[in-house]
Amino acid sequence: MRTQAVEDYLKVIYDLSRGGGPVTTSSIAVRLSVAPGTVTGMVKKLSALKLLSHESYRGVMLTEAGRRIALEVIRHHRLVERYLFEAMDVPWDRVHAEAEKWEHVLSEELEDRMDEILGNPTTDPHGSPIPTRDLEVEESESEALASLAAGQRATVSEVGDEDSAMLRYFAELGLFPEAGVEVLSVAPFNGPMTLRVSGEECAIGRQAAEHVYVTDIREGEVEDELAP
Amino acid sequence: MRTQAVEDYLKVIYDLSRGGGPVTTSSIAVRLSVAPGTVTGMVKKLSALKLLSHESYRGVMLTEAGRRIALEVIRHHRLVERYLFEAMDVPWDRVHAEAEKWEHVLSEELEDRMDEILGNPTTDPHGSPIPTRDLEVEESESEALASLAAGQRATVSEVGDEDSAMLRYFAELGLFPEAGVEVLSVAPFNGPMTLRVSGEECAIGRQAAEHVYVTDIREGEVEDELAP
DNA sequence: TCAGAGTTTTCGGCTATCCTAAAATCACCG
DNA sequence: CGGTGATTTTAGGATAGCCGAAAACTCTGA
Repeated sequence: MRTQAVEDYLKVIYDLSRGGGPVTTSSIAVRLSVAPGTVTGMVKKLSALKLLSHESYRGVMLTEAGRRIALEVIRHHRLVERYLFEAMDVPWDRVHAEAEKWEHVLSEELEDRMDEILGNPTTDPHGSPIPTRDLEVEESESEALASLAAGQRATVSEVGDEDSAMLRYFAELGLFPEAGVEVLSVAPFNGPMTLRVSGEECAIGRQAAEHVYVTDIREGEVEDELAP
Repeated sequence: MRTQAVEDYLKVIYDLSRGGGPVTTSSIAVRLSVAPGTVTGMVKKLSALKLLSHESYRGVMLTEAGRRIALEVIRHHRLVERYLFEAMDVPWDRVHAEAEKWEHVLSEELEDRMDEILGNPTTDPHGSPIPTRDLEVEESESEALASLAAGQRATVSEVGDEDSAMLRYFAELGLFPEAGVEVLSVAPFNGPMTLRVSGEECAIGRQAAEHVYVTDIREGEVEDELAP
């Protein structure tokens, strides 16, 4: 009763519900690359297993039991990512895809072993927090980079890890966790932003900027510089 | 068309056919803990895929294509075993079970990475040879320990890794690859053998001794010692 | 308020893998 | 040669996931 499919569904539902509010079946379908009807079927099953509650035509919400399983899987995933990156030197943009497969076969014992070898890390290579053994996570108070205004500075806390091409792009720009960014300008009509990242100037589209999260936002001195 | 089940079937068929001659469906069924009829069905499928040939009521034999897949899976399995044992300190008797799950999710890229980290090992922790990247293996010229006679000495080359309780037993006796053994006596009617392993004397049943393979068999001096 | 448009569910069907039980075949022995 | 026990295959059915298309529902805008 805890197949790979079940784990995958719970994981993406957890992820999608981080935005708050119920999760639609279509959003799940998109994330899992599955037909909408398939999701309805699986949701019924998970509901029967009391892993989530489902209001027809409304959406879905994890129960505590479902949340626990989701967090277990996420812990596996992020620990494996960290392990691959740190202990095996797998490139930043590939660890996600590998971890996606490993997360389902990792025994608790080996999980502990990895945790120990890595010295109980708290984040994965993309900056996402690794749930503790007793499944506590503190979701960070981060904003999307896309939501910053010109003149603001911040620190990258996390980057979305689903798209490896995008990750390569972020790496090229120097946008990884801990990096400082300064927003130099923001074009209107959802246009590109220009940034200063570790000395270098660069431009980034709004869509990509949605997948970079920042904390520690503060006003810069750019406005003063621009004043005559 | 290359599901985990397919890989598992090919792997055990390869393993069973090492003894020479065709492989019966029932032996496959036993190894995979599956009903006999299930095996017939899968065998038909693999036969259609030209991964093996099947003569009804006679048995099954891998084709070259089937053998290649089997060897890929076995390479994965044994490399993972070595990695778990050496790089992650997983106990000897547990690596098999973990590897059994990992072998199906290991990418070629990560396989290479492990191979490199380990320095291109040639055997797994139980002494079985790891096929090379281009899938060459030299099956060793080993005999079962059970087939030795009193007075013979030999070197352990390999131990069967399926049963972890048996592996713990072997470890206790000191029977692991490279160890020297001397057969002190062999009881008749398939009775126990007494051995000297690294100085210590011990007894072992014939059934267990079937799962220990030895090479470099030579006559000892025990007979002289026994003479008046 | 009610007609699309868009979303969600239902329905029939497909594949992969497994099972049990009955039928077919084989192998051996008197 | 034929019967009997063991092995193997066939047959009918189950479950888990998936799909496409039709039906049901919701939401929004005039």
